[in-house]
Amino acid sequence: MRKRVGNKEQAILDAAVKVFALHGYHHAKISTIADQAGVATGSVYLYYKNKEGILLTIFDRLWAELTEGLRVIVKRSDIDATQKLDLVIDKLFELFIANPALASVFVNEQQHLIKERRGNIARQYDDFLNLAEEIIREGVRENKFHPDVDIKLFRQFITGGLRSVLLLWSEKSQTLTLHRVRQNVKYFIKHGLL
Amino acid sequence: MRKRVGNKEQAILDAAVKVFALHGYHHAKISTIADQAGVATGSVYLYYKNKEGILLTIFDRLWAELTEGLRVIVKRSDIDATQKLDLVIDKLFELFIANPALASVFVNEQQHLIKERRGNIARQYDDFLNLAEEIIREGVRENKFHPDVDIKLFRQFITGGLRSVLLLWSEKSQTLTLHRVRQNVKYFIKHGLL
DNA sequence: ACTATTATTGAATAGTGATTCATTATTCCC
DNA sequence: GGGAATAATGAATCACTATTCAATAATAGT
Repeated sequence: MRKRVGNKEQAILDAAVKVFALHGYHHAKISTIADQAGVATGSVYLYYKNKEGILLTIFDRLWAELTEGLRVIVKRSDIDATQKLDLVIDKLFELFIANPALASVFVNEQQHLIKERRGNIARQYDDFLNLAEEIIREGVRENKFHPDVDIKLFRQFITGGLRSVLLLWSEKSQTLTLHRVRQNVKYFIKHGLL
Repeated sequence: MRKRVGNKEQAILDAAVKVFALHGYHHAKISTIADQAGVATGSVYLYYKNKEGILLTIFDRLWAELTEGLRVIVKRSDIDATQKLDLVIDKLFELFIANPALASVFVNEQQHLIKERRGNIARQYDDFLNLAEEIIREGVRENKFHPDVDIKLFRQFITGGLRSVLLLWSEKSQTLTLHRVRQNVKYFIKHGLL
């Protein structure tokens, strides 16, 4: 017998995030990912079905973590919808502090996965959006948020804006502190430009 | 001699927008685009250098139109920054009314073009953002907009949110009138959620 | 009607890189 | 130390499709 030494599965996943972020999914080569992970090209296929499988795993774990975090926040009864919204944003930003490359992959590479409903990405994405919707609905019910907003549109607008801002940050994290970004985003969402 | 009959260049461009929107740039085949345009595969190369050339042309024209429209709006002295912001949003939405597929391509396919600074997409994009920035700056100067916002962040947040909302609309234009989307977006940007 | 010129075609080619698999290496157990 | 048993390798294969180009078609001028 021979024991598997080190965590190659995780090493490959980490390498893939970096390489996908740098070159984009379609231009990323399996051989580059393997190099970066310190394994042979063929070894990648011992741990993942294929290239798309790697991307699916990245998003599976990401959404699982985000959705779980959001679920906990939504359940809380000690804070109101406004504070919940703040916490969601904190959660999102925290996840990307340690790993800016993940933000880039998150923003750029999931469109076609969702459109083609690969894996259960689409379901997890729906879950997340529905949970986010609950918070907004709660805020409207308690007269904390403006009642005329179209919830689905607002939800879409916020997530799109957040993704875009995260991307900017992931590319220029030297000059832009995440703290500053987060403060601004919270303000925009609540008060708008006026 | 032989005359070129019809506008094949435009036909190919229109076909490409549809096919890119449907399958995404990387999964779109030249042969499919040619079929859709009613020409032979090889003919595509009489009008465009290569596949990327088609995408570059799509974005060149799109950004040229958007930037030109924005330039005119920024120059106007008969309206204030708030009204200018409304007009920009109108402009953006109008452009996609006739062509929802274009919205999908616009949202999904330009990240790598900008990152790699292909063609002059990146320059035109910068121009557009800078013009948008001018409007916000003007609003702040005239005390119409809140003075503490980070202009670059806000600009990024708005454009990301807009893109995301446009994408939703382009996919569900049956159930979601553009008018409704536009009204909501204008409201969000100015007043936020509270 | 013929010829020159340019437009168009689409099957053949070529480049790329994902995936496979025969071979080799490592570890465990006796 | 030897032999299972499994892990890992990486060069060869395969699949896909962008691009090319020799052949053909269409038009204009004479």
